[in-house]
Amino acid sequence: GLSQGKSDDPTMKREIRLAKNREAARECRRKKKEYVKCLENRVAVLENQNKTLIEELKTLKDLYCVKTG
Amino acid sequence: GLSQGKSDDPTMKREIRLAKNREAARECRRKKKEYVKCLENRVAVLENQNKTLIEELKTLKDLYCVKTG
Amino acid sequence: MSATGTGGCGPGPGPTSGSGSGASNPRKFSEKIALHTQRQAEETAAFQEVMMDITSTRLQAQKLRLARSQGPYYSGSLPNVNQIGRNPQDFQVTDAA
Amino acid sequence: MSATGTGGCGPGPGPTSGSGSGASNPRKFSEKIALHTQRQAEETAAFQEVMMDITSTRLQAQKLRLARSQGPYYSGSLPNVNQIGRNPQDFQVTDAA
DNA sequence: CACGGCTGACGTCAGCCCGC
DNA sequence: GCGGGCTGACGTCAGCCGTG
Repeated sequence: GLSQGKSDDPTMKREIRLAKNREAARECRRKKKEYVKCLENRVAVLENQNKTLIEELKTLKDLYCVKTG
Repeated sequence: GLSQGKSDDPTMKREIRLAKNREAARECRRKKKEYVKCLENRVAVLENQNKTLIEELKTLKDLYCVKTG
Repeated sequence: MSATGTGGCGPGPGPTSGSGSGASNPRKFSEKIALHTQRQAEETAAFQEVMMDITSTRLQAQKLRLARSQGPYYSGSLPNVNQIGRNPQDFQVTDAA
Repeated sequence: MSATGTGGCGPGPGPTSGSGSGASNPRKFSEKIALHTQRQAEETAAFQEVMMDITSTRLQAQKLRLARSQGPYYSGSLPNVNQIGRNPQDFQVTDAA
């Protein structure tokens, strides 16, 4: 057909724009979900490191307290 | 009006259900946004604590190294 | 405050009592927020406690070093050498009994 | 790997070069993920480094204590008391020069 | 089992910001 | 200045799961 061979049709332009925005929205939601999972994983890692550091600091503090006392 | 005085009208029931789901969706989005902010704030706090703990561990380790060496 | 009411803590595990992934990974955002807030409070408390302990130890050690440097005074739980031999009784052996 | 390509690090601040809230708080999720991944890698490296240092110090101290307990051998940078007086030269004063 | 509260996922609109 | 990529917010549908 020659009537809408190009994208000059305003309806066609709108549909194309909507289709692009649809796909963009899917990717955006996917990235947002991945970001939230990244945050949760980061919190878990930081939690473990924090716990280990506190225990190590307690041990070293007791050792230092023995040296001085 | 006696025609739709009760909620027997299926159209009315649908609209009521949609209205409830609308408000629920708003509250859900608000809670989700708050949750993400909570995660980001938690990451920041854990970051500062870990940094402080690491520096303190370095200092205490140097002190303990001086005592032994 | 809004989830299951953390203030009361009346009944035990409310929903389903599931031990699987319902406790550490709730579905409701309110419970997630409450859980993270609780953990953050606990970890902050432990962190501040350790830092306070370190500060206290530091001050104690510094005070001890300052006391040792200012004067040759031996003060400790060990038998004080300055007080040995002052009294003649310390030289008398108890083998006479 | 997908955002601005952390592997290359070619040009400096790309977008707008804004020093405000564009660097530590990007709009794109890809940049947020990349930023958090980078920070996590740095902090994990620092954490492991400190833990390695602590382990090394522990092992060194334990080896030192074990060496001191097994034999009455004094080994240090201070003047060794066991080697003082062995040679007669140590008793001769150098005032004759 | 049926019902309802929350949430995941979708498509759409409006808006920001960056590159042209 | 303007078009286009991303994202924030909305309403809607489908589905899970706790509650009666």
